[in-house]
Amino acid sequence: MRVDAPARWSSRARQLRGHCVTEVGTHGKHLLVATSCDLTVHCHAMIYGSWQFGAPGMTLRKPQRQVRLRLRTVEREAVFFNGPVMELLTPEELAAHGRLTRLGPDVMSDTFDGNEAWCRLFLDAQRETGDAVLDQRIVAGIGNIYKSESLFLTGILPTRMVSSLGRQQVDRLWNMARHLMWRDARRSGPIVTLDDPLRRDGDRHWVYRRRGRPCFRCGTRIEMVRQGELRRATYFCPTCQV
DNA sequence: TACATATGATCAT
DNA sequence: TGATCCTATGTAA
Repeated sequence: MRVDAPARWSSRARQLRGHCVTEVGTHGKHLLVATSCDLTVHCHAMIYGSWQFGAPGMTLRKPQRQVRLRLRTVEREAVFFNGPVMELLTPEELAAHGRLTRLGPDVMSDTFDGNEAWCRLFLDAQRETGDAVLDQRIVAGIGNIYKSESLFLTGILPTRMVSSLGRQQVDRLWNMARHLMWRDARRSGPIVTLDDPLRRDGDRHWVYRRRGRPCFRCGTRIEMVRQGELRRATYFCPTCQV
């Protein structure tokens, strides 16, 4: 494996040279690439980061100065652009990592633990559901788009208190998020949550960023509310969601 | 051309 | 609560 990385953290990056990727895994929005030299590459794309995959030496779709990491083998190349989190961790650092260790169960994992998610959710039941769904310490992986879309498709009003939810309802919510995310993971490009966007005049979402426009199911105008400390926008249909 | 907003999260105040 | 990281996109002017 060949590694190209900025000179400012070349000390550890140099250790990777000539080693192999042994395992690639994710936990929520975090990507972890384990290598044969015991250093693990940890990436988080936040809003700006993106990946490009292809043959070695492929034409990059962004300027060289935006490259954060470049992993290359004889057959394939993976390039990470602009992600603000890009670090090389020792096993000790990985085990004690502040963000990673606090994450809830990964909603996309085959071994997703609904019991643990339920317990974490009800640690603070006096909280709006839309806010809680985005908390990565409860369940890891759900972002702002999937939050609004999953709540709409399960008919849950985002302003409802967590305490008013039942176990089956919560399980349906996680399952819906998982379904949307896995379906979308098989395609490239922007996030799409509508079944057939071509039939909706190019719309990609049921409610996300559709404030003031008619609900596809009942025609009621979509509304928006800001939730949580970060005032993140949640979109919903006041008729279809109760 | 300028501006607002954003698939996220941390840090300073 | 707001600034910040930083780029892309959509809309207004």
